[in-house]
Amino acid sequence: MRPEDIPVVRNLPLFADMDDGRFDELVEAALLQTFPPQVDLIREGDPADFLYVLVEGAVELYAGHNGRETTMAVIEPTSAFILAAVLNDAVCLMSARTFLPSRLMMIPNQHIQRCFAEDRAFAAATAAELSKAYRQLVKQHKEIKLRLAAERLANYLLRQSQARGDPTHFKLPAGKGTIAALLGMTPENLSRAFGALSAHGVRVRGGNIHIDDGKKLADYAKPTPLIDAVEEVFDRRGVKSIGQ
Amino acid sequence: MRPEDIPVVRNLPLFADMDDGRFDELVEAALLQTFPPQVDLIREGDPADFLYVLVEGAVELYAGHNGRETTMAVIEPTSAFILAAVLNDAVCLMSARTFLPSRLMMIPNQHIQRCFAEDRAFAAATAAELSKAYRQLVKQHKEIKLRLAAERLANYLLRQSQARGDPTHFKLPAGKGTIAALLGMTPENLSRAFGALSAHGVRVRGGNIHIDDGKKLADYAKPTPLIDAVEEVFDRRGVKSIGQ
DNA sequence: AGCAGGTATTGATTTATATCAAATTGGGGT
DNA sequence: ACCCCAATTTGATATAAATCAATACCTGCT
Repeated sequence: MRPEDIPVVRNLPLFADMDDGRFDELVEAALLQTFPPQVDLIREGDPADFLYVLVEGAVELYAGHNGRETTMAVIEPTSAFILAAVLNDAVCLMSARTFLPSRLMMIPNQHIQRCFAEDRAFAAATAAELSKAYRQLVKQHKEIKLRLAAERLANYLLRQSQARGDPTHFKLPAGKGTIAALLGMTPENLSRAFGALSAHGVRVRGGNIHIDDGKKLADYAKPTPLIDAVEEVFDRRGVKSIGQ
Repeated sequence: MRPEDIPVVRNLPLFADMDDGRFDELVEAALLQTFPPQVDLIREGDPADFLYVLVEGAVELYAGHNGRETTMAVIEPTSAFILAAVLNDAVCLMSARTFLPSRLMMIPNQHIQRCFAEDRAFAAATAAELSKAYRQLVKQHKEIKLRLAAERLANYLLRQSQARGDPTHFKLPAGKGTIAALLGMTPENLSRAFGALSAHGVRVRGGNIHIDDGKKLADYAKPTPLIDAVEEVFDRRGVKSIGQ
């Protein structure tokens, strides 16, 4: 439990506009815990007892059914997850596990619900967060229905190269098995997709990706903001801020 | 423009808790329009100028990219759509077209945003609506990643047979081409999937579906609430209400 | 009732992706 | 630096789904 984590959480769009007093109550009630990699935090089907805020590390959201399993999202700091389930007082639709050593703030269900009911600013921020998440998911859904596996990979690489600093070189945020599942394919198919992209200037060494020529890759990938743009959090009080 | 439509909209969870005065303002500012089938209401990429409320008829949400096109949702009365885009003051991620003669209430962007900013109850209802939509989409996304085409169809039929009155017989809410796109397959593949399901007691004549034995079909479909349950709207003031 | 045009089905084929089975690689721990 | 284990790659094959092409079927219209 580190005091230096608190301001980071405080500055998340979700909490930024709350009363000081109320935020302190949340922190008071919250658990701040550290987990090793590969720990299951949530199992789909379980009630959403806490809102989770990932402060450090990395978490995978995944889901399974009838012998199959797939990755739904890779969460990186600092961001909250399973907000919708907590608000709905419903069962989680996704499981979550750490895949790096991770520090999380866990805020009990009832406290979030009370804040939502009593704090105007928090209710507004909640709607903003949910609409961001919704639009992000619309994009993911469009991508899987409208693009082939190799195209999904190509666009994923372009998005990563934007999101991380250097557009020519970056490291995959998770193992290739996880990336494959996130993009809706098998690890074998991901390998071959990487093979296909070498013709478009993508070089891979382990988890390190090098993109020779972003323009050439984009020629193949055909990115569009309607699928590939990062969602922004709206903020009634002024300028939009870039999301997570 | 029909006065008898107003109370129906008023009773939607999204508007039910608003001030009377404020709701009247919305109605005042709104357009109530009737459209023939196959009219494009929204084109993806355009700014979200209105919140749409479908009062009668049916609307298809769809998206296209790079020569391909797919159906994202089929909207039936009474429900609102593109709420997230309107709140975010963002571009629409999906197109919309009527596919039946339809009556819609169109509420200008700025009015929704002002209500959101000024009316606590509306902000709360908005968050509820968004979290419902989000969870619904999580389920759709899980379905397409975790189930084969014929399984998706089987479960879709089971869901429809629940949602409409009679569990043994109902009518498809849209043409088979649209259903196919909604379920992420081609019309040809849908035909064959129907063929495969005849072995599990599904009989098709045109748009009419007859299910001999729901249990037998479920045996094959393996439905799970974590994908197939209808999302409920939460309501801080008491019992949950069944969604659209 | 008959006709026309779009919609749906059926069949043949190709393409995309998954699966199965080795072989290879690479990274963490000692 | 070495070893071991797990992750990844590669190859061969099977399955799922899309595409192409032709036929059959509705449905709305006259």
